[in-house]
Amino acid sequence: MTGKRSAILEILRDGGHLQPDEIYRRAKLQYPGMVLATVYNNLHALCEEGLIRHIRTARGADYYDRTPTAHEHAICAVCGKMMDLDMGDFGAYLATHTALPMLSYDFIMHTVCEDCAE
Amino acid sequence: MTGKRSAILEILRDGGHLQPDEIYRRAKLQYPGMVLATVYNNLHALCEEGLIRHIRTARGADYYDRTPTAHEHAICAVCGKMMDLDMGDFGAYLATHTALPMLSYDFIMHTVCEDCAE
DNA sequence: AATTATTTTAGAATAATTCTAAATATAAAG
DNA sequence: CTTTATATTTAGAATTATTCTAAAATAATT
Repeated sequence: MTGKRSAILEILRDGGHLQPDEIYRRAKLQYPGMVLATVYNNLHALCEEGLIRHIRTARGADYYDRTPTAHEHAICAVCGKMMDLDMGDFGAYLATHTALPMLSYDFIMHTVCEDCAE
Repeated sequence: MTGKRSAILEILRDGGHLQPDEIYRRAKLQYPGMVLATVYNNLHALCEEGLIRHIRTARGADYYDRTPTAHEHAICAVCGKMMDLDMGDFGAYLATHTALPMLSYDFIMHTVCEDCAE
């Protein structure tokens, strides 16, 4: 865990759900020599260590999530902000409704966030 | 609805869940002059008309789905094949577990398909 | 301190998709 | 039918997001 890697992890823990370019922008404030490839390298490494999670959505760049355990997401169709959802015991519901083995799942609800709802 | 557009629609109806390059490959058998941009143009047009649906997954190129109405998907982590899932009254479950307005949702379960399970 | 392994950098490369402008085809109006 | 307007198709360049490569820098180990 190098200084840059933990800085990237901290940025994500602070931001919740961020895209690589935003993480890069923030990381450069601390490390002006930071490069986008380093952000990607470390996001990959952190995913492999199970500390963060990688999410692809219906549009634009990927998101990274500070919370690696299974949960659901909502994304604002207006501003692109991603939020966590708590959908109860979703895993249990799923288990009773599928026959195929479930390795993992991605659930993303498209919504309009409170800020954009005005 | 031009000849090329309906050919692309037919290819997708035949294939179920296909990626643009595979649609392109099949379309060229009928229309040797077919070009990838035309495939994309028509997939976009067909989406706007509500005849098909666009799905992005955790890896690789996008999929297009012959069925535009809300339903769930499974994708094989080995071969990439996409399948429809019937998860019961999923919409009703969702409605009781979220507060934010639901415009639409994407549910993709990662699995190993029967062919790859051996 | 020397060796080994890992990380970082710069920049090129890749993959998927979109854009642009000209050419073509289709549909609508006279 | 012919002209005019509209939409589609093409070829290729451009864009976006991401990954790869090889060298340089940094960190860890002996």
